[in-house]
Amino acid sequence: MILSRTSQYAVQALIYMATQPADTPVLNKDIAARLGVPAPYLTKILQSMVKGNLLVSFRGRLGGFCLREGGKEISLMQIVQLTEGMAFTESCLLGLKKCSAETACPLHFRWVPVKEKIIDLLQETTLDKLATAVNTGKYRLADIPGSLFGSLAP
Amino acid sequence: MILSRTSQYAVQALIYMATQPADTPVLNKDIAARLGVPAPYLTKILQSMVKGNLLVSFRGRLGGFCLREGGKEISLMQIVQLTEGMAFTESCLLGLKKCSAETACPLHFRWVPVKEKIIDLLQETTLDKLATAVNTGKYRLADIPGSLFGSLAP
DNA sequence: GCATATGTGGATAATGTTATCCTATTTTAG
DNA sequence: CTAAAATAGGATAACATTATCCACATATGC
Repeated sequence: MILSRTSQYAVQALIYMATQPADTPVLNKDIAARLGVPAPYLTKILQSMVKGNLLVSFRGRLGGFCLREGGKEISLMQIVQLTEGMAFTESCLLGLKKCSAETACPLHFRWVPVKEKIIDLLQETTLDKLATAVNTGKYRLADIPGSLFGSLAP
Repeated sequence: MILSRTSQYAVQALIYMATQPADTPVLNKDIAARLGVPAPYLTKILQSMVKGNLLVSFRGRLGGFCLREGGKEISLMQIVQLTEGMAFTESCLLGLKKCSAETACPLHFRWVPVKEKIIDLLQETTLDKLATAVNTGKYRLADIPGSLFGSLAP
């Protein structure tokens, strides 16, 4: 599994938020319902996104979560770094703590270029691009049918 | 984390075995010591490799584990399939159960070519190639110093 | 045969991830 | 001012992965 469940939920949630009007806060429970994700757990994840400055939150009635200013330019890498830490970009396939060009595991030089591809993907893919894709109605964010967005516009 | 700890141990162990003489069984405890891996846990992993026909085992004194006939041609993919199941090759970055060209997540068409690279790497990398690399002494299989092999030849 | 060294298999413990719950605190509507 | 609706934060539970332990079967060397 490339991304932990936590990371998957985080990415799904932020893509969903990017498909919504930017000025009105989105509710945790609405996101959870749309994605079919446990709401209390999602709460924790969104809170960590607030701490990581990817989201802003508003309490009380009419509260909720919004992408931070310019949040559509957030890359998947920024999200994953909050949920998985630095571990991701510097990880060794075999799990060695020290694995670099000098002290390399036997897979190192085969793995590095592939890892680069993954990193490139995460860095160049922004919420903006993904939200646009979702808004075409051709893609779905969750396994539940309700998460196909094309048919939800009034 | 791409591979689970179980998978990492399995791959490390089989690479180590491929660096050893093929005719004499290798001991679980020796592998564990060389790799700095918990021996009782490694036992379970090696047993699953036997069930998956990648290894053969011998009980009693002078017992141990050997690569199966022609085992040097085992690919990393074969190992990982035993430890992680089919999940690996058909996984969606966002964790959707259904994610194919027809019902795709918004990352699907960006992710597929990258996933291909990973799969290619795992399929074309054999124990043979890795053992040869390790035997040059330039690579290490574990974080402990003793796992650098170049200096161990008599 | 006996002692020793090994893998086998089942049960159990420790740890980390995922999920839930409960009590604040904040904000708005009326 | 009060009730309702939302996030915040801490404690706890459920689950999966990782790790350990023990009784057993098997093979070797003496």
